[in-house]
Amino acid sequence: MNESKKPSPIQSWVGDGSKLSGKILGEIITWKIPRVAISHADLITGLMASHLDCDVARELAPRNAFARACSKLDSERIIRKIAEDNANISFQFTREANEGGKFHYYFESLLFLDKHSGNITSENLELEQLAKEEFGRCMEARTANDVTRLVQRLFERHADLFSIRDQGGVYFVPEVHQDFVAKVESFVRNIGGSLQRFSISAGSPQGDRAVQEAVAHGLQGIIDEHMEAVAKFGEDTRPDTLHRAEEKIRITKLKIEGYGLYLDKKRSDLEASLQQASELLRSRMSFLIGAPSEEVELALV
DNA sequence: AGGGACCCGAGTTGCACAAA
DNA sequence: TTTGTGCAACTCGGGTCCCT
Repeated sequence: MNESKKPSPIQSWVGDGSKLSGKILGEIITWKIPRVAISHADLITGLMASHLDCDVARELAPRNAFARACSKLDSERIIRKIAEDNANISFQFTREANEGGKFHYYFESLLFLDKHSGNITSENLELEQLAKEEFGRCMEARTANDVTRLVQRLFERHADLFSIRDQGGVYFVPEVHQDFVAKVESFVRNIGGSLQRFSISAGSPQGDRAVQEAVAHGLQGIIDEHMEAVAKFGEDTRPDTLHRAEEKIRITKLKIEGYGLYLDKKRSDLEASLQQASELLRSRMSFLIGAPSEEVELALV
């Protein structure tokens, strides 16, 4: 547990808050993912070519790929899970037919999925073959939905996205992440999509205010999440969870410092709010550990 | 032809649930 | 507990149909 001695990677994400290079505050970005399904292999290739973290594109678990396959197979039939253990899941396929204005249902077959290998078996060989083909396609294909989440995960792990629109889809990215945005742009273009970048210069009252509000709103959201999570801690909360909460508050503090120039007067509000979150965590830890609050060490705020 | 209403599909998000 | 995924809901844009 000597992590605290290591320099935190977050420092390099957010800078030291003392200056912005040039007069660029950051960029507004928005992306569009191609409609056609992209193979998992192509995603990995694209991530590697853009020097991005390949861990964000994991393989689908067989059960999830099978669920996707079922959605392709369920026209004219109903598919229901009937049993599950550690190794297998069994499904019943029931054919639905509209006969004379009424729906009739006919048992088709049982189908068994091995949760680890993805092997599919059924007494109905035709159905088994159909399910295997669709399952194989779903194991490999990634939808636009998958890729959007992947891009968001990349930013979550390596930079920051501040939503500037309640419905999402358009984000402000601080200037310090320009190089990372360029990598993501290269990745999105490699897989056939597009990523638009609009630089925001410092100095215009509207631009400065919009950036300040976006960053402050995003950071306040993170603090609110901390508060909500800490409030739920109970006697069954494990020590490592408490330490993770500590770490999250520390990272948020660094972000507030690092993005200080964007925040201006809102910085003190955020610091006060984070202080509250920190005190709440301290009191919860004190209660759960059974030690006086002042003895609960928090190198936070 | 132009405009409005409606429908449909794609993209995104929040929530719930299962696996690790 | 955290992380990843599916589902449902929502928004938006494009297409179609109907009315003026």
